[in-house]
Amino acid sequence: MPRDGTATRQRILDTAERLVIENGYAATTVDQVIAESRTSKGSFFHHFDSKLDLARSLVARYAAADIAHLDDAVARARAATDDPAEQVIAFVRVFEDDADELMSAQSSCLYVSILTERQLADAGTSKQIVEAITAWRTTLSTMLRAALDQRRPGHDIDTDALADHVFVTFEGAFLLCRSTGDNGHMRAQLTVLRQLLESLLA
Amino acid sequence: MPRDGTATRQRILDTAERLVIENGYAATTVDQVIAESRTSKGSFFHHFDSKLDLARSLVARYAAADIAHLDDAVARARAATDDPAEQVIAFVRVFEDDADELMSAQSSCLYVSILTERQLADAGTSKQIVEAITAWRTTLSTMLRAALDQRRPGHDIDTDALADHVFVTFEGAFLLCRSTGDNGHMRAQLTVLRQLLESLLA
DNA sequence: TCGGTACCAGACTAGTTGGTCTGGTTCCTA
DNA sequence: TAGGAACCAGACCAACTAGTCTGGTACCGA
Repeated sequence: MPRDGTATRQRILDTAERLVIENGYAATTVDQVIAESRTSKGSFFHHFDSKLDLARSLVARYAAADIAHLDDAVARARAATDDPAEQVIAFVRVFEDDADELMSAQSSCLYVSILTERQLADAGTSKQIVEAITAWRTTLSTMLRAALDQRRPGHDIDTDALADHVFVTFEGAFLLCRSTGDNGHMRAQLTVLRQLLESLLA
Repeated sequence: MPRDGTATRQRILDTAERLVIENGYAATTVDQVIAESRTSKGSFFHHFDSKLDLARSLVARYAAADIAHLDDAVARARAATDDPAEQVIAFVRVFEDDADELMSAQSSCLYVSILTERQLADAGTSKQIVEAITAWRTTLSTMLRAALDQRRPGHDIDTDALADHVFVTFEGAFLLCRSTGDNGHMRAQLTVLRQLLESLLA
């Protein structure tokens, strides 16, 4: 029997993330996480002080991956073209192309589950979510401002809000997929978002 | 002591709706609903067979109000102008103008809470949510098709997906408001949505 | 006036939940 | 090779949860 603490911890986090996204945080029991990650109560509470501590670790890991995903997409968009407006479109295309495999990997976003349970939002977990949202806003707002200044000088658009709209589209699309179980909505929504941005930056 | 069953039932529903939107379904206990609606266990289980039955009643009422809200906005948009494209913009403006009071009445959407808890989504509650989403899609898709055929003949836009994008913007904006507690995001997102549609239907 | 029905109150219960505790195993270091 | 630290197993517990049951009150038709 090997003793590898970090492996067990990761297994717990993976299982918990899946269950929380699937059923929500309150509906996910510690016993369930233990059973499905093939470990024990002693092990669980060795790695996490409480269920709330698990939630915080979960969000921290998820938000870090989310920001990494963002940075990667921005890098790819910048590598594709030097034109600011085309970079914006390329950015959306990165996610549009990956939409199907994204949805097969996770049927929804952890943020949704965490934010709907106020007990968590008040308990320090929301801070990291806000940081991730801010990262998206800051990065995209800059890109959008450059693109709009070039294509639509003198526009009256709030680039922060437009940047948020990308994030909003993701979260809303996750919900839409969830309602019918049809994951195809994610790609369709990203396509629509791109077409809207194309008409704005034409 | 007056005996008015329907009044008590409504009070329970009002309280439960507030609590579920605020804390989520699983995190909302029957005892809590009873306490805050100033009634008793006997009364609660007289009006509702189970907690799940409450959830179903809650969604039914909410979805009906949602569709009524939609129909009202469409009627107002049609009264404002005969031009299809201008109707679309007027429709969004109805919600844009009412955004602040909408957010003060409810800090989030019941759909989000219900959809994140899979136990409910599988238990017949999602059917009514899907019906409401379909109503939005059908109504708006028709409006959008007329507008696009006029302003952008030969376009390649999926009007169903574009119609869904309006719904998606609402749900995503609710989430965004929730993350920071800043309800101003709702109006900002609706403004951005309108500006994007204006550029598309210019 | 009487009996049935809708409505309501609150004690009670069986099952579940997060969390604790004791004991044991592996590994690292001195 | 001894002993401490990290890791893990699972019995156990106190608190809580949805739902039941018994008893009682207002109303309505006969």
